[in-house]
Parts: sequence; structure tokens; C-alpha cells
Amino acid sequence: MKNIFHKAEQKRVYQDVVDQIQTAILSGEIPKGNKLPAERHLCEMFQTSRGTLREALRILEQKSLIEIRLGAGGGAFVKDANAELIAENLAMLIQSDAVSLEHLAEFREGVEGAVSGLAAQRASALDCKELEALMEEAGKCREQGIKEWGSFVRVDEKVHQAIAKIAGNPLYSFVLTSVHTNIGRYYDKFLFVGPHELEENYQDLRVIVDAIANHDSETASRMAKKHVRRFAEYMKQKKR
Amino acid sequence: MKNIFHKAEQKRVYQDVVDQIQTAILSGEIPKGNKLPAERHLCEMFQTSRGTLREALRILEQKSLIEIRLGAGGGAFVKDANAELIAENLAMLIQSDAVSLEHLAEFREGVEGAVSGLAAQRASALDCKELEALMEEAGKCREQGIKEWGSFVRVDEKVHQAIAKIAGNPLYSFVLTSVHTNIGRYYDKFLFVGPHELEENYQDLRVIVDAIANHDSETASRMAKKHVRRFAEYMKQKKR
DNA sequence: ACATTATAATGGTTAAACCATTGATGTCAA
DNA sequence: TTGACATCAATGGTTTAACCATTATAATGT
Repeated sequence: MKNIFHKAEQKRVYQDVVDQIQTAILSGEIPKGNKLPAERHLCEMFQTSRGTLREALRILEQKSLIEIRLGAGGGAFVKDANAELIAENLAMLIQSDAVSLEHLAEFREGVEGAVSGLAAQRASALDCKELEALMEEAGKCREQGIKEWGSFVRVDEKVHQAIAKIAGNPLYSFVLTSVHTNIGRYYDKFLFVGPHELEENYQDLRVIVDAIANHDSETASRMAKKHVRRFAEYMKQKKR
Repeated sequence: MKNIFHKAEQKRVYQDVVDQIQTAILSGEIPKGNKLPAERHLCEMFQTSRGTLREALRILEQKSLIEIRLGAGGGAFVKDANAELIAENLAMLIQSDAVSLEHLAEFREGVEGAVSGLAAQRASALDCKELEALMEEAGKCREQGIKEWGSFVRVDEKVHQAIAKIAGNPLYSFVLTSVHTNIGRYYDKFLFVGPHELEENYQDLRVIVDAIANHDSETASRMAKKHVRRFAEYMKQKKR
């Protein structure tokens, strides 16, 4: 790594440093997993002080473009694209009361509906086999009854993630991961259900997976929305 | 503002500072628009050095929780919730090739469809009046013909934003703003169309707004998706 | 009354030192 | 040989104290 960076300028020096490193990362000039030079070395490259350089690193870390590890062999490592940021921002919107849980649940309904519809259009035989494997897992939880409700919810989420992957649009996957991350906390807190609800939800999944296998986009979409809305209803009831 | 903060601890001091200030902001303890104490004063409150404190401020700034202004009367001001972060993260996903423009366009299709459906269910008489006002604006662009295509696209976006607001779910508004911010750049670059396309899109809007006024959720949703897909098609053609 | 100029408050930057964590290496005893 | 422990060096984390740059406000002059 040599001559990639030029002398830092502009009003805010740290911003220029951020821009240069960010461009290098996003363009692939510095591959994922690679380590940036040590702080003291970067200071020389940018002709800046360590304090300023560290402010830049903090920003890049917050953008989750790099991850900083301590000690010998540590340093700033380039991270792969992920849903962390979207999830964190969502969490902040909820905490600041700009977005309520009902809003989040409604949004999820729309997204899961769209995703399931797309998945039904695009599912391959292999995709269906993978969904079936997950359904078997869900079936085992179902047999164990209500005491395995927690496990069932986890499998349920895995199914939704798998469907998002089948839909083939990584943006939907990122968004859905973020939604699950945030809504999951509240499901854990508020959701206590009986055997009836477990059966109900298992059948939901069954119908959705079948619709996807049959490339029945309309049914997959409609049932996914219904399934998600059910969860939202449980939560609403619990709050009363 | 006194005794809100306690001595900074933990492994990474700046992270503790971030957490304390972020909690104070999100809980509403420090209202939007208010100014945090000056850096040197905050240092005393947290019993930390200025360098460390500034790293914390950089993170909060990047989270777009605060905005820092220079000079006398400057300082760290608490910002209101907004779509900046989501938009920026989206931009990074696109730049890093984790998400393509086609993916973004497809995502937009789903979101606009859902939003328009909700808006049709919830539109008040006043909402419809506001949409009509925007349609009049669009009508003027239409009369000017193709030379006002740029203006038309801007009005088109305003209509979509208005519909999102009518839908009444701020999460959809945030997401849609982010999508528009990112997709707009490429529309500006790639989109050159004729009078036929202008008319086509004007009629799209007409039908969507009417469907919303009639509380015809299904039509509003379907037409919105079709309308958005048209834009995606223009772009695809231009790329060839 | 208005334009100009100083002042002071505030963020931006630098420098040099020291602390804390961590992986690698070497040492010694069982 | 092998395992436990000590040492070392690389790297990020923190502190201090100064100085620079920007800007709103107050003082000054015309």
C-alpha cells in the first residue's frame, strides 16, 4: 500500500481523511478483511496529527466500514457490507419515538409481503428444498409444544430470512434483517402465547412455503402479510 | 444542565461518553435544537481529555444526533430525527456494489406500492385537496411540454412524498426519502424522455391520486407499482 | 445610523508523551 | 517434549498543553 493517499486538505482535515479512505474501501482498492496501516503510519501518509486521524477512524468505524481491534496485530480492518447501520438507525428512530412499534410492524408487513411475492416468482428447486429443511425444523418445535415457542420463533425468523434470500434482492435482505433485529427485542419481551397460536403460525408457514414452491406469488404475498400481522396482533393484545 | 453526566468509565472512554449523551438525547432529556455545553466544559463534566471527548462528538455527529457549528455561538446542537443516515447507508451499499440500481428500483416498487395502498385507506378530504394542488402543479409542467421534464420529475417526487405522509407511517416516509435521494442521482444522469413518456407519467399520477381519493386501495397500490416500474424501464433502456 | 474593527467564545489541529491490550517469542521446569 | 509462565514489542487508548481558524457580538469611528 503506497501512494494511495495524498496530503489531507479542506476545512475539516478529518473529513478529507474519511473521504479518501472511504473511497478507497468502497472502490475495492482496499479489499474486505484487509488491515489499514497503523495509526502512526497513516499520520505520516496524510501528514496529519494522530488526534485528527483518530477522529477520522472513529467516523469510519461508526459507518461500519472498518472495525478496530486492540493490541499487537490489531488495527483497522475493512469490513464487509452489512445491515448493522440500518438496524442501528432504526433502533434510534424507535427510541426517539419518531417511529412506534406499530409503525415498524406495519412496515414489516409490507416488506414481508413483497419479499414473499418475489420469492414465489424466483424460487428454484434447490431453494424449495432448503425451505423444506427449515419447515422440518419448525415441525420439531411444534411437536415439542408450547415450551419450545422460543425455538419456534427463531426458526420462523430463519424461514423469513431464507425467503428474503430467495427473493434475490440484497436490499430486502438488509432491511428485513434490520426490522427483525429491532422487532425481535419486543417479541421477546411481550410475546407469550398458547398452543393454539403455535399451531396457527406453523400452518401459516406451511401455506407460505407451499405457495412459494407452486410459484403462486399472490398467495405467498397475501399469506406472509397475514402471518406477520398475527404477530403484531399478539403484541397489541399483550400491551393492554 | 447540571449533574446529568457521571464520570466516564469502561474500556473505551469515548464510547461511554457517546452512550451517556445519546441516552440523554433520545430520552428527550436534552430537547431538539438545544446546544450541548462547550467541548472544554464537557471535558470537565466527564473528567476526560478533549481529544477523547471529540472522538465521542465525531461519533454522535456521524449518527446525525448532533450537528456541530463553528465559531462563537457554535457548538454541538441536538438534531431532529431524519432520514440522513438511512440514505447515506443506502448510498454506501450501492457504491460498494452490494446493491445494484435494479435492486433499488425493485425495492422502491414494493415500498411505493404499499405506501399508496395505505394512503388510499387513510386519506382525508384535506389530504386529497393537497394532492390535487400538486396535480395542478404537475399539470402546468405538462403544458410546458418536454422542456419542463425536470420540473415534472420534481413534482412527481413531491406527490410520492405527500402520499407517504398520508399513509401516516413515518418509517415509510424515511425509507422513501432515502430511496428517492439515492435513485434521483441516477434519474438525473440517465433519464432523457420524450413527450409521450411525460404524458404517460402524468396520467399515471392522475389515476393514482383518483384511486386514493376513492379509497381504492388495490388500484392505488397496483398503479403506483406500475408507475415506478416505468421509471426503472426508462433507466434500463438508457443503459443499453 | 451605518460600516468597520476589535474581542472573546468556540471548534479544529498539533505535538509528545504515557498507559493498556494483545499476540508472539523465549525461558524454564516437569 | 511439552506445558506454564515471563518478557517483549506492536498497536490502539488517553492525556496534556498549546496554538490556529471561524464567527457572533460588542465596541468604535465616521
